[in-house]
Amino acid sequence: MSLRFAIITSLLEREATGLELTRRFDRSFGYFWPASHQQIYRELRSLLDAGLIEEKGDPARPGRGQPRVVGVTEEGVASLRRWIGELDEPRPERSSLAVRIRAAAATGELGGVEDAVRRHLAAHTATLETYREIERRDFADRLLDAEGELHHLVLRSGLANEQAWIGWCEDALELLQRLRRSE
Amino acid sequence: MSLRFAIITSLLEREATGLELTRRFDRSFGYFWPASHQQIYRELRSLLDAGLIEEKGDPARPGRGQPRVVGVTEEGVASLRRWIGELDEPRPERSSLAVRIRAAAATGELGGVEDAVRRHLAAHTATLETYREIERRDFADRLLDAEGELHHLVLRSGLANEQAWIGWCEDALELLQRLRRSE
DNA sequence: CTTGCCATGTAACGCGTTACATGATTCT
DNA sequence: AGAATCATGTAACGCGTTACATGGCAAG
Repeated sequence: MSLRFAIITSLLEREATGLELTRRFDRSFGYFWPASHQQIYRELRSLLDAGLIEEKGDPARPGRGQPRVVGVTEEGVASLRRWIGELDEPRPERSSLAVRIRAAAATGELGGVEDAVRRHLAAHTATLETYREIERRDFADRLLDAEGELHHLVLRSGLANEQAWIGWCEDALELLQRLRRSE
Repeated sequence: MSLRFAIITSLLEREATGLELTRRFDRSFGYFWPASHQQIYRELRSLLDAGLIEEKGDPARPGRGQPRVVGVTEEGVASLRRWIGELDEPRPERSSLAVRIRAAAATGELGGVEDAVRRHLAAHTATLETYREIERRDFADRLLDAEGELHHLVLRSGLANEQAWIGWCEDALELLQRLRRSE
């Protein structure tokens, strides 16, 4: 359900075409809920059918290849407000690295895993740097309004997560190297 | 793909029936790659068809309701060894709490979010406690072999993750309360 | 006029989730 | 005999991913 409401929220911040939305889900919004253009168009269709969003601008621009701007309806805003307070459980964690490490432990095939860990470490390091740049640019110690504070809070979630992964990857590399040397 | 190899790994550690596997994916193995019995039976069928696992024990026990023990074939072990060294990217993070907070920021509807954060905080706290118990029980400072060290490493991944979430949830609650009071 | 980009879509598949179905065995 | 538990499955749906299709428009 979250994609649905992520799209409504993004459209509430500013109405957009499918492609503009796709770009938002490739950067800012995508940092905590990524989505491809295929997912977005599929969901826009469903949101239109449900009457939670509507087409804005010239309706005499039908068909393929033409940009279609959509915005949130009153009912869309109402459904978003209702959803905000709903309770759910954290999504279960899944780590392919952890599976690889258990597999390596079971087979004794330790060699290949190090590269996999290094790849993840590099990816997390790059993401962390991206987040830090955003923090410097948008949240560097000046006074923020409530909305700014909340956006900063969301960014800090990403920062904390990447830092945790980086720390663990370094830990993992250290152990793997130690085990490799003492074979 | 990871579920496939998680199952092979688990069966390599010890052969099992579908239900026994299901229980493993509800505890130990499930802490880093959860799976339901429906997923497991579906995947077992596919692994049997691919010849990566095979039925052990009395083959004159067909049909429904009867336990069927399976084990890994040589080809299964070979495919696992191949997979271990493959490179992939970290799975993209998705946080429904982050979506809710952005939605709250966009609508001004701050009230409901606090409960959602508290629920996640409680869940992460409970999971962390589970992991700590396992650490005390299985990894309390005695000498471990390579396999034990690797299992401990995987557990520490879960520990780090839960701790990161807990820290962020507390941070979030503090901010939400501050914003609520200064309205 | 063709190449490239903007823009909107379709189709098929993989994997996770929810709900339900079927049969064997054991306990009361 | 009925209930509980062990055990194996089916069916349908939701959402993410991959691959491909269609069309408009601008630059060279």
